[in-house]
Amino acid sequence: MGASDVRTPRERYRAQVQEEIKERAWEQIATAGASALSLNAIAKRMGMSGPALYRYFAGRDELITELVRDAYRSLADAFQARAAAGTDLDGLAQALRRWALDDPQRYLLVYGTPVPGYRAPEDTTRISGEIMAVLLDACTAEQSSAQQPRAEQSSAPRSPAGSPSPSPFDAHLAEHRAWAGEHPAPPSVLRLALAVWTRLHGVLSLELAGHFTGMGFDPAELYAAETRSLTGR
Amino acid sequence: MGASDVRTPRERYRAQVQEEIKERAWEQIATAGASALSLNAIAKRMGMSGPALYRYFAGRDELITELVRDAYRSLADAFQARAAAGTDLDGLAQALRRWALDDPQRYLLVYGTPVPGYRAPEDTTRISGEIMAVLLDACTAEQSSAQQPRAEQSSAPRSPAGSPSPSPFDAHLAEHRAWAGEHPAPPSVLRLALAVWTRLHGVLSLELAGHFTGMGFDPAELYAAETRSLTGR
DNA sequence: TGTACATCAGTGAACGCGCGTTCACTGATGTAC
DNA sequence: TGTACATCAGTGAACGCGCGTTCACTGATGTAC
Repeated sequence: MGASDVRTPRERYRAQVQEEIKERAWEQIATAGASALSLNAIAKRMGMSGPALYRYFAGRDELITELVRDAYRSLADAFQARAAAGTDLDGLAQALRRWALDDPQRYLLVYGTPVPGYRAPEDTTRISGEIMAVLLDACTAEQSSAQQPRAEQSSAPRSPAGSPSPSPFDAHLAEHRAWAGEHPAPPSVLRLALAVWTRLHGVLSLELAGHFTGMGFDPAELYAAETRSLTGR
Repeated sequence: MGASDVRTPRERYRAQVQEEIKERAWEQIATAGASALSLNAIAKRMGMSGPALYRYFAGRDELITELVRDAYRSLADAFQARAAAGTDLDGLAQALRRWALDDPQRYLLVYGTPVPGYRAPEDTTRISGEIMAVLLDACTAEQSSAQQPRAEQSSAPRSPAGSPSPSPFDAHLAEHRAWAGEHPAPPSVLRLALAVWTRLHGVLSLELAGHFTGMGFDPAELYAAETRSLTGR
């Protein structure tokens, strides 16, 4: 409520239609991929004529931009919600996987092969900064907890998580940490965050692209194993 | 030579044109992505009329199929060539990265977001089996060498490479190893191979998709760091 | 070596399709007096 | 409460475009006698 109470019926209707356009757009992306997104096809599915959509979006590119923005926002929200319930890396990894499987094309629109002629809007970098901040928090917590006695329980090696054994890459990151923004994480945490990102994406993207189908093993188990390689638990 | 000497001039010409069509197709994929591949556009660039291409390919789908097949074949060749010069995992990782950067769209056509309506031909599974076999060989060699004294030199932890410390995932792989074919690799090696594949792909695909641009660090350093996490060196 | 025939690469016209986008318009919904 | 006007969602026709694909045809190249 609040601001939405002030909206006139017309404004509410407008927002509603705009939302339905996006929903149909996602449906279409889910079946034919992002590059096949067509305003006319969306309009037809809504029982409207093509030009009607121009009341809501300046054109195809603006619609895609909006979808990309929403996708980023959605992931940032999911991350922040999970972080509020505890900043453990394991929980975050599970939240990511759930978010990805919940709508594979949404994940691929953000992290998959880029749409040919399309350029991401600027403010997505701000949102992806939020996502990175949550990840860095979790990595910081993970690393400090990994130095506690509990970590000695198993012979399982714990890197790049665990104790910050200095790596050659750390020196590089110490001098190229602009992407971490104001976050005070040390290089070993930055390194862990990048490993989390790339390893989980590696499993997820291959799974979503169908590269594991027919191989027999359970992708969820592989994902769990890779998560373990990061948390050392 | 050999078989090519028997070819009539017409056959040689035919093969030559067919090759040029593919080259133009790759050029087009490189600029606009695989889903924008157009027979007419290729023909125009070759100074031919559209229908002429139907003398060489039954249609758009067959052309894409051929490109996918060639891409797989090319990677398998690169892997086998590298393996012939030594089966070290590190060299294989470098070969993969070189192959990917050499033509990003070729990598993405194989391992990126799948082309919407397209289904890969059957024989690609055979070729990807060859690729996996080379990887499994390298992982086998890596793991046995990691058990040698040399591995003790540094405090760097070596998992999932290094000594086959049994993981929960190993039990799963022991029962789902059909994808490894006849290869006699133990579960710990299978696990290492999957980690190699997914970790390197994680870095490469995000790099090729441009997700590291503007972050400041050097993707090659990250790639090297992830390779180290696998070889434990 | 020369002629008759077969092969086959490539053309141009045509089909039907869907696309993004513009434009002038109708008609319903809201607002001001 | 009723009338005059402004706002704005949606339509239908139209523009130009490129796509994949088919078809009947031309003309050059190769083959058989």
